[in-house]
Parts: sequence; C-alpha cells; structure tokens
Amino acid sequence: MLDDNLAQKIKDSKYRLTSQREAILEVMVANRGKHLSAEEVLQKARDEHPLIGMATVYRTLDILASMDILHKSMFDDKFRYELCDNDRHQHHHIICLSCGAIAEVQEDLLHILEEHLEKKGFRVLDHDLKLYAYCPECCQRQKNLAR
Amino acid sequence: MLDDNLAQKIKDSKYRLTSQREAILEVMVANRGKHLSAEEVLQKARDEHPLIGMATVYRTLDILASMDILHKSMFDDKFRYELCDNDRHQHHHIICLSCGAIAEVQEDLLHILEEHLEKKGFRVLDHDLKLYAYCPECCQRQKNLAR
DNA sequence: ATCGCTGCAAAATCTTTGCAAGTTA
DNA sequence: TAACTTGCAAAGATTTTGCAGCGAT
Repeated sequence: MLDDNLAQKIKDSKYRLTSQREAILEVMVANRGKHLSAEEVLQKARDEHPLIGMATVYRTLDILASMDILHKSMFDDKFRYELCDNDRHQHHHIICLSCGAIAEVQEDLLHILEEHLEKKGFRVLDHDLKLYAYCPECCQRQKNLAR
Repeated sequence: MLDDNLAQKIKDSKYRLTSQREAILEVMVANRGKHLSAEEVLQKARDEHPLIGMATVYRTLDILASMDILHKSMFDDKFRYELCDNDRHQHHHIICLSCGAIAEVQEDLLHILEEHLEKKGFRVLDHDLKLYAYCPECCQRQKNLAR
C-alpha cells in the first residue's frame, strides 16, 4: 500500500504517476531506512511489475531524488537510494569494513563546522559523511577468534 | 625530480620501482593538494613516459593507495587520488556546486563523534566528509548578477 | 633466470541515451 | 490528442582482467 502523500506529491508535480513509478515508490517505502541500489530496486519492483526495465528504474529514482523524496548517494562504488526521512534529518553513515553493514548516526556536530565555513563566505547546502569502522558485532567476532 | 623518501618507500616494499611508477609518483608529487582522476594522471604521466597505459596507471594508483602514499576517494562519479600529506592529516573536502572547485577544511570536529561511536562498540578507522556548498567566489558572483 | 610488471585489448560494471510504441491527463 | 513515459538495445564511461612479452633484481 503506497503512502498517499508521496503519490500525491508526484501527481502535483510536472511528472505523471505511472504504475512503474508507483511500484518503485512502494519499494522505497517498504524498505525505509535501507540503501538500495538500482539493481535491487529493479528486482523488488519486478515482484509487482514484472516487465519494468532498468532504464525506467534509473530515470524514476533520479526524478524522485530531484523531488527530495529520495536521497541519492554513492556506496560501494554505485549509487544507492533511500527514502528521505523528515524526522531524522541530519544522519550520517557508518559502514562496517568487515561485514558491510550500514548503521546510521544521528549526532549533529556538523552545524558547528558549517557555521565556521559560512563565516568564511561559503554557503553550505548539503554534506555527506561516511565513517568506516568495524561494527560492534565484527569487533566481538574478531576478539573471539583471537582467543 | 622525485621525492627520495617516496621512491625509497617503494624500493623497501615488495613492489619494484619501475620507470612508470616513478613517473606516476612524480605526477602526484607535482600536483600535491589536487585530486586527480586516473585519466588526468595518465595524460600528465605521458609527458614523461609517452607509452604508459591506463591499466598501469590504475594498478599503480591502487598500489600507492594501499601503501598510504595516496588517498583514493570518489568525486564527480569517479575515483580521484591525492598525495597523502602527513602534516595535514584530518582534512575534509568542500565542493562548490557552481564551479566545482574543491577546497579543504582542516577543522577536526570528528574526533568527538568518533569517541562517541567507540563507546558504542565501533572501531572507527577512517572517515570521508564532503560538504556541498557555493564557494565564496560563486556566492559573490551570484550577488553581482542579482543587482 | 626468475618473477614481477607492462601494454594492449577485451571484458565487466554501472549508468545514460535514442527511439518506436504505448500510456496518461 | 498531445505530451509524457516505457522498454529495449545500444552507447558511454570508468575500472578490471588475461596474457604474451619485457624488464628489474
């Protein structure tokens, strides 16, 4: 079942709400909080819409990102997309170098940095912070192996 | 003229110091502080070594990055490489959305964030912060146009 | 003389684009 | 109907790989 707000947002835009776009939106909503690649979106969207093509997926994801419905960023050498979540605005990613798990960090220390830069004449619009770490589970596993 | 330290570092490693590797190192040293793509490195390296191939460039850049001589990161949808600078360790990138200029930020606010994560059981090894902004020059140009 | 390294070409990925046909408002 | 959208296939772009021959130690 698709979030009416998002469907409406598209109807109100210059874009048309097609069954393919609806299917892709549903996939993104159903996977809230996950960072899906175009390939993953394609596979999941095909459950609902078996004939959908990759070009449509890329085109739709880019439209949704330009409408601030999705956030597009680069992980693992490819673009990944996640549903924007208005409640948790400033979140950063912490990527486990061992298992690849992606956790999120809510801390908002970057405002201080951004204010500093604004004083120097920059106008900061966005940022992207990735932390590379071993996650608690992998740290534990490494300790167990060492025993 | 190539930094003897770096040439020596390769000689001391399991890798051989070939004329191609030397040429690539020289390019990176001559462009200290810049973020070069493989293609750009290839073009510059060919001034010195006209027959060098792209595969060699990629292979060498990856070796140098694995030795912590270069830092590899993704900008503008491709990998870019820059010489590691021991004096300015924690630096972040601020990318102008208008002219594409890349400035660097030395502020080191991330330690606080990393300590917080360490307490939660992560072991943080590296981070990558990109800020997207309009640079002071482009801000000024926009103001001038508006007049 | 080894064993590593190189250049070339081909392959592998990921992403974008052209176009004829189908669909939406 | 008019304009937008789709799927397919082809093209683009970046990066990696296989291999025969070359080169460093």
